[in-house]
Amino acid sequence: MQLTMTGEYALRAMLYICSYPMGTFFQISDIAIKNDIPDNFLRKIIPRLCKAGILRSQRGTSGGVSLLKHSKEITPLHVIETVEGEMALNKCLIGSDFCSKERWCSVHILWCETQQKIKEMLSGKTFEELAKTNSERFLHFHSHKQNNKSQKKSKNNKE
Amino acid sequence: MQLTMTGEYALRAMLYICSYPMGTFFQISDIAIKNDIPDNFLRKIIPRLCKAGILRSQRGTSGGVSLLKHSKEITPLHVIETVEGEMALNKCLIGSDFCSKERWCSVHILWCETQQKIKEMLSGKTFEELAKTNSERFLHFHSHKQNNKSQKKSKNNKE
DNA sequence: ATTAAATGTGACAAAAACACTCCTATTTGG
DNA sequence: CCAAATAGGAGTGTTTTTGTCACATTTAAT
Repeated sequence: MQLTMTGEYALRAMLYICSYPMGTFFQISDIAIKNDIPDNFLRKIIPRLCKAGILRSQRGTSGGVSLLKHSKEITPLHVIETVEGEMALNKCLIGSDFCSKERWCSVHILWCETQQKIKEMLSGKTFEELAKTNSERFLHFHSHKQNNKSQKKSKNNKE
Repeated sequence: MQLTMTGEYALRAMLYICSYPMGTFFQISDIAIKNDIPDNFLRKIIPRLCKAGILRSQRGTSGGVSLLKHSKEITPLHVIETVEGEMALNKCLIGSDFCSKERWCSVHILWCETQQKIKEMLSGKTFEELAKTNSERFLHFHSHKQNNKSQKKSKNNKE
């Protein structure tokens, strides 16, 4: 009944990325270090976010990743389901043959309603809002890294 | 992000038990067969419900289990947390050192709110209601077994 | 062209969780 | 004492999780 580390890391990475201006490029190893994520593991997660159109990646020297979709259009649910697959509270909600028709029951209905509510809540805030709230509270926290980043931004911000 | 089979089986068993009058005794093997639960597995789950005061068990010949708490006082959340431990959507909600204070973040708050909502929903209906709804829809389903049960009930209903 | 620096990806592996099974108590009515 | 029921610890095979590693690919700069 828990998010896996894959989802957790994806959320951390997205919150980090979204706390900088759109267009800023990041190296995966930088994201990993700043957010306590195993570098090699993050390298398996980021490409999924790229394929989903959330991030864009650039290979080669001075490459990296940056936001493709605007943070106001990205929600936690979106990120979680991108990296972990569709969320399902109970196996019988996946649509398999786990639940026989005979056992379609009142508890099943409760699961459906609960799951629906969760999805609403996890898609009720955008990363723009989340990142804003976060940086308002901790604007001192990454402040010294902003300089590095703006320098890098000017180098890579070519489109 | 899913209920385990332990929780699923516990819910099935409770829904089954609560669809009969309070005081009715059931053998574990009977519950297992009627609800597609591996017998040996259910034997590891039932004792937890007994220790939590939800069920009562009777050893020895013509023993079994029956409701101890009234079904109107039992909720799905109660059953799930009894057999699976406290529900936590994210490791950082367990209270461990998973989440550093520095990373207390806006996503964390969203987790808290979502988890709270889930708990509200899963404790918003009692098994009395759930069993009633269920039997109204499928009162034909276990009807032929009611006879067996009432026979057994008269034998064991000694308190 | 070469090279260095970045991401992409498939294979592999250790560890943990899950979903049981098995065996041996222990209790209880007859 | 025996048969029938639950109690519970130990063990086991499978799957999932959480990575690691090696190698391939792409790209900018020299």
